[in-house]
Amino acid sequence: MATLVRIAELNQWIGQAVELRGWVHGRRSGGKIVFLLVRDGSGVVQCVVEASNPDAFEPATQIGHESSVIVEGSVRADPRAPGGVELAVSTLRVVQAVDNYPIARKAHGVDFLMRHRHLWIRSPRQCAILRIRDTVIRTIHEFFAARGFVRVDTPIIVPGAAEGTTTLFQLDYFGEPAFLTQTGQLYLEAAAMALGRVYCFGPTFRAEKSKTRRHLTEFWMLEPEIAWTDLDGVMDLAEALVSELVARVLQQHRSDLELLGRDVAPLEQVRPPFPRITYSDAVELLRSPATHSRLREELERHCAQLAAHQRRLAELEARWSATPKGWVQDRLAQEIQELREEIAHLGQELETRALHIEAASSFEWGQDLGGDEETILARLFDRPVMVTRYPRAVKAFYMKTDPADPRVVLNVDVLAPEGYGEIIGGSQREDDADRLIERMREQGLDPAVYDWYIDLRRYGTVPHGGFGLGLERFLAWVCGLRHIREAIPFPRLMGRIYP
RNA sequence: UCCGGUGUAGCGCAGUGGUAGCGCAGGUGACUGUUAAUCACUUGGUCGCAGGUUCGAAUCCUGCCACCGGAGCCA
Repeated sequence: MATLVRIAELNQWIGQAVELRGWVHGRRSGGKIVFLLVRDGSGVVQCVVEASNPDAFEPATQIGHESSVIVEGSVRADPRAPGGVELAVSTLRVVQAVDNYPIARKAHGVDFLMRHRHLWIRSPRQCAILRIRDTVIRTIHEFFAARGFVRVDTPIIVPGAAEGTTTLFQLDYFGEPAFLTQTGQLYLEAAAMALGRVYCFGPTFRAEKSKTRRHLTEFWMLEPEIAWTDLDGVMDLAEALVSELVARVLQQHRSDLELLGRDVAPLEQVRPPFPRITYSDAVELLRSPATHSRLREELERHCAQLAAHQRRLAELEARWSATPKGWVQDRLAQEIQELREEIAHLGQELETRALHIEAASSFEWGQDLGGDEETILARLFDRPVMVTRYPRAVKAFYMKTDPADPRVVLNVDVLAPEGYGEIIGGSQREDDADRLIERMREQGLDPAVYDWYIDLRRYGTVPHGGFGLGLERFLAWVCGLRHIREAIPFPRLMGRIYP
């Protein structure tokens, strides 16, 4: 009786008989020999079935992708096998033979893949992302446990909004209006006054009608909240967390990152200290001639890149005409199309880039930083940049006004490099009841609704603060994903709730 | 909500007014070391839907629907 082994551990079993349970990921045949690629969730291995073993050979020539199988055989090292190890099959038991598995190892469109997300997650790339996601989540819990934080689960059904109700999903709660939470923060502040250092980590919901590569309607957010701290304390924590998460992914997922095609060089730069600038610094940067010459240099680099793309396009088109029909030519056609899109995109960007430089130079203090401004700022640094002290008017009511400059609040946004945008938003909280109420009125909110929250400032108020980290945005950055939808097993997007 | 794009076989695409095509997948056969194997043969279509223009529409026009990307908003 062979031992049941997972494929990831197969190289420890060379020369021995083992049993694998998994799914057929690919099949190639050559007359009197069949190569089955079998995956079991831990890895993929080539299983060799020879015609001299007809009981195994007959079914092996028939079964399709994703058939479930139990194989026994002996493990051997072979340089011809992908991964260097293969299984010489002695018995093959087909648990279910599959015909016409919808997802092949080839190009598919976004819509098709999203409608088959329940099957798409079996693909190597999706598995790699989900493994990294698991490591990030696990590391988050370890990070906070090691620092004496208590995990507190905040409610998902809430009576009102933290920042206005327009972007919330509404429910009928026994005849009363209720909403799906968009943040656990207010409840977390209550918990911080009980336990000192707390965090929550769960799904949050936004009904924003955003159809972009950065938005989900349901996403997971990590929110720590600390009593007896100030803005610097919040920033130190955010910096330590991001650095540790990136380091852990680099340490444990080299092969996954490689599979994803992620350039790890920018990630290796992610070590403390992160640059810390104020919003006013950021405005100066946006307006400064030095930044503009940098942006113009970048513009020239983009022009050069565009020219290079066009040369490559010509070369690909020439190769396409010279290639016989078949999947190789098909793949070329696909590359050509992607390149054309890239060229169109670059061309469009070049047109608007000059405008952006103009817009940046005329950026007025008091405006909120938009996506373009954030991208420009993030490009000026080689690691995440922390931008603090935004104008009070563009930020939430619970953020503490800076005693040194009442025009601004003690907040921080952490911008990821490489154009991935804001991954963390946090602040020191307003800890004075009267000023909090004043801020609510300023923003047209009814203090009576938040009476319990104001209580926290009436009974032993202390300086405190915290932040929120969007898990999927963080993963999109670390994994180098084009779209956030790949960072969560079953994405919820505007107009998409199946499967 | 606004702007732009796409909709042709199960999947990826070509087809700009005159007989509906290619590749992959599926099926049949050949091949004892394949790496998305290869080769031969082969099944498969209400050209998103509804109107209109025309002798004739996948192709032109109008409306609608679906999806994608971006803006606003945000993590």
